Amino acid sequence: MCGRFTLYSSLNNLKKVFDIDTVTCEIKANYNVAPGHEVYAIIRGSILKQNDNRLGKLHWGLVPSWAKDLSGASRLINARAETLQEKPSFRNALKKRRCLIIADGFYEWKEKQPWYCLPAAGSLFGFAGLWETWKENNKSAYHSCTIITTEASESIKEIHDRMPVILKPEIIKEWLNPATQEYEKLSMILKHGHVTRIRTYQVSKFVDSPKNNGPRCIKP
DNA sequence: CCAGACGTTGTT
DNA sequence: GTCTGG
DNA sequence: CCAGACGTTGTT
DNA sequence: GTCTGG
Repeated sequence: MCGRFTLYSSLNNLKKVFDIDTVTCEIKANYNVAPGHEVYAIIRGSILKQNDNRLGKLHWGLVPSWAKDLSGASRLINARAETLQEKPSFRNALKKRRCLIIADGFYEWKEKQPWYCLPAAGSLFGFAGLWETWKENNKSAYHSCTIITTEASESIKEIHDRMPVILKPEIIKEWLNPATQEYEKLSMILKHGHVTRIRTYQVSKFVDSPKNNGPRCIKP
């Protein structure tokens, strides 16, 4: 799965790697992004009907629009690629509210020991994600997201049996395009358009507590 | 008809 | 919101 | 994902 | 043990 990750690259680096037209927030380095935290994601064609790639903040842990309150806000942090279409919490978002969640790397735990997973070829990760807006009368909207997961590739199978869907750079445009709505096409992107080569190394249990942060989290 | 659910993951 | 179960 | 909490009652 | 919070 993907229950903790990092984002510490500068905005300039993000712009070099991804196609970003508009930036709506400041980027703050985080070596221990936990559920409930704010994450940075690229969205195209939201309710604002903008036609550019917009980088903004979303809360990690998807809250469906029909949720009664925010009490379950950190529960839906992952969504299985294999069953997205059947799930009431994800189905509509798959069709209309896809996003790309930016990360430098992510953590996986094997027998209570944390490992850090990062791109084998340098650069950054773009996770396939879904987002949603939840609103209570008269209050401001709560924007949230979930990270789509798939079967682990050879590179990390020994550590864990699930991993986030890391989109190949050349397929990101199609994933973010609001016009892409056929399930067959989306399914193909998730199944065949993701990166499988990951580099891993063991890190200390410092990262275990969501209160801890800083470069020490990713120290081998 | 209304009520109630709606999600993923890991664990010995 | 939308589907399933009673 | 891991850490941390885990409760009731009456009172102005 | 199990749920909530980060």
